[in-house]
Amino acid sequence: MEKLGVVPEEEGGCEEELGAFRGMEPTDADADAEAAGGSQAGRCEVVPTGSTSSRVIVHVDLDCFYAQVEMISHPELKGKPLGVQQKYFVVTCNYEARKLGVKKLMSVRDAKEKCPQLVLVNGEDLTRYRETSYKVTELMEEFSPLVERLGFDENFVDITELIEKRLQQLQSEEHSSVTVSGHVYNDQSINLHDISHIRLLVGSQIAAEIREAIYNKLGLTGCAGVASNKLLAKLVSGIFKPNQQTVLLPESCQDLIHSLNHIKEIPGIGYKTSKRLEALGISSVRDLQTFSSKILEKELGISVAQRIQKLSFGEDTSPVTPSGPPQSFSEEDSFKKCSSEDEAKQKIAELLDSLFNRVCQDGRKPHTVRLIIRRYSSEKHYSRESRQCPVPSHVIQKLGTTGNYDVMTPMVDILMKLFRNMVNVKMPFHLTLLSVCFCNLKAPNTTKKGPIDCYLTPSLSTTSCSGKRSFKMKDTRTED
DNA sequence: TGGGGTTAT
DNA sequence: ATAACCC
Repeated sequence: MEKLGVVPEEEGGCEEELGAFRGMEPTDADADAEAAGGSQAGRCEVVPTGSTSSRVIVHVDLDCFYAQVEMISHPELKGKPLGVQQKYFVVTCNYEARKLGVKKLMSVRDAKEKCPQLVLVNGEDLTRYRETSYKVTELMEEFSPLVERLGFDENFVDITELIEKRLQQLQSEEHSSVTVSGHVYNDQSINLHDISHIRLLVGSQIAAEIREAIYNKLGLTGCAGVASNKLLAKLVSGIFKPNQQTVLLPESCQDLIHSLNHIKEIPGIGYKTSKRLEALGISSVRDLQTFSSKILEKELGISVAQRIQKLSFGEDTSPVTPSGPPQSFSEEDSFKKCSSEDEAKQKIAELLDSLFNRVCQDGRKPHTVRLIIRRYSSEKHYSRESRQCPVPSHVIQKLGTTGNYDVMTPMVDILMKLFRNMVNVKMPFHLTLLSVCFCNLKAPNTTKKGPIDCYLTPSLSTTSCSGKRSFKMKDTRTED
């Protein structure tokens, strides 16, 4: 039945369908499914591919990523305790430093106190981290196009189809010779007669191949977790920590989720939600599992309530959504104090300059620009304000064609208007952060005009900027 | 806490 | 435009 791709009504075959249409090649299973259900009678739906509703997901988490990138750039630092500094904080550090008591996001003061020999490098410019990060994602995309980024150092990949292909090459007697790569969570014993175990073991081998490729081609080490959904893959990847991998077999799922000491450790339950849950007397995973669904829905809204309660059981039907090229580019700078318009203008110009270079290399054109500020406030945790507006079309067209010089002034002017819209410059102010974001990115030269368009735009594209443009451009025109 | 990102409302 | 989430 699984091979036929017939989905019973009970479990969500829905997002399997999404995954199937997300651009995979047809397989033999598709042909079988069509043959079996082609005339589509009855209440069963025929799914084109990925027929079993059980997926295999790998989560890859690079070890102290920024520190690794720095050690590759500066090999003389290898073996020394190394921290990466942004402003007054050590945002990450290598394992040498961790052994000596340095923790992530520790203040430089505390870190130096704990570990006077600590070497610090400045990591405020993310360029090399970002570039390396995308190389990792692109490498993983060679295994399957279904790769989703999470920050700069984590990726999910759905390898369900790859596993099906490999299993089809094996005779069923050969299943008993499949072995695991890396650790098995809980040291659970493997049942070679259980097809779900076999699939996860093949998944562990693919995870090892992915980690090997990342190491051989980029020199980076990391952890991997293999499981039946993103939540579990992510949780299990952290079990054995530097440079190791772990597979979760279904029988140990509840052990894994109950190994968490607090609901805040469930990815998807953040600071705010955990505080609200705590106010309801919910602090452990089991508290959340057994709490009244109705009350939870009334408290948090049906969407959040249902999602996080499923998470508490280790259930996560969210698909691995291919990230593709970024949706936005931003640059920010934080500081103790900015209290004059000229000071702000200067900082905004610096942020813009970096952004122009990035946007230019990408090749797409931002149609929206946003200015974000953070005001000084003694206690009032986190609050940013923003204003956005369209990028004028004459600026869009100049972007990436020459140096940034003639786009700089008009963009600074626009951003200063946004600035004055948020900040009353006739009154004293105190800002601690400025950020500029380009978003609403579109493929270039897609206006809604017809063939006449090329006469209207003197597209003198003697680009001084050679980006890679490896993503696919939108095929035809879109509205503005 | 830094310098980024995403999606939902 | 903001709020929540992720790293």
